[in-house]
Amino acid sequence: MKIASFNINGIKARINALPEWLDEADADVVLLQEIKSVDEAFPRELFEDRGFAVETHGQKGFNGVAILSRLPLEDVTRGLPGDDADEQARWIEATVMGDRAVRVCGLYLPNGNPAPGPKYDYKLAWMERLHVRAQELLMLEEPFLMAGDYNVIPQDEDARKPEAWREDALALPATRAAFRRLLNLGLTDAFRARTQGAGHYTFWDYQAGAWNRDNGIRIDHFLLSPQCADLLSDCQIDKAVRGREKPSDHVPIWVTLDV
DNA sequence: ATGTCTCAAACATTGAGA
Repeated sequence: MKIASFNINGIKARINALPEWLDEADADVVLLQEIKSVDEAFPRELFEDRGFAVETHGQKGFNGVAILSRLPLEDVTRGLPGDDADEQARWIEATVMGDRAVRVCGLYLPNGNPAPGPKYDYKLAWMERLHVRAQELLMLEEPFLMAGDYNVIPQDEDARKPEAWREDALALPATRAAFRRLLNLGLTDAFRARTQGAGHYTFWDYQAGAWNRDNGIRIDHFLLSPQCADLLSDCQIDKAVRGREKPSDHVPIWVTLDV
């Protein structure tokens, strides 16, 4: 089973680039972030025509997540539990019914800049809610994964220029500590389970020639439960997608599971 | 400090968010 995650930075702007990647990626499940669309405006036929079930959790203008799946989906839920007043569309869950059921969570974690400030407070509170949700799912002792745009640079080796991110919400010590707390629950960073060392990124800013200078950061992650990590076969970043026509500022990352 | 892109407002340009 191949499961991919892709922050597309607007479904309307990626109406050509997304299907082009989708047709060659041959993924069974795709988690999308920043669809920047309400549910009614999402071009679901584009994906249904390719054999995908489509589940969206959108909002007007910003954020928004979705799941595309060639396998049946069950028990779809929208919104990260823990704050009924939170109206931002950043979380969607579903169970993928393959030979073995896998719970998949698609997430778009808050950016948090400028830090300090209310946006950073919201980010840290959201990460605390994520921790609680991970604990709940771990108690089931079944395969699950949480994947998407974490807006977290876990370590200095995950940035081309770590010094430039020292004061940024994506790399502040409290951000990294909150991410480590998730790992310390027993979750596996799928990319780091397969590949070590510097120079592996999933995001390059549109500004200042970041792509041409390979000035990137690794902020899109797959975290796997122990039962899911047992099934991990591969994890790769589709870096070349960033160099194409009208790209997103993120590229897809994917795992294959032996199931 | 910022050379870009996307979206919504309202129909050109600006502000917000990233």
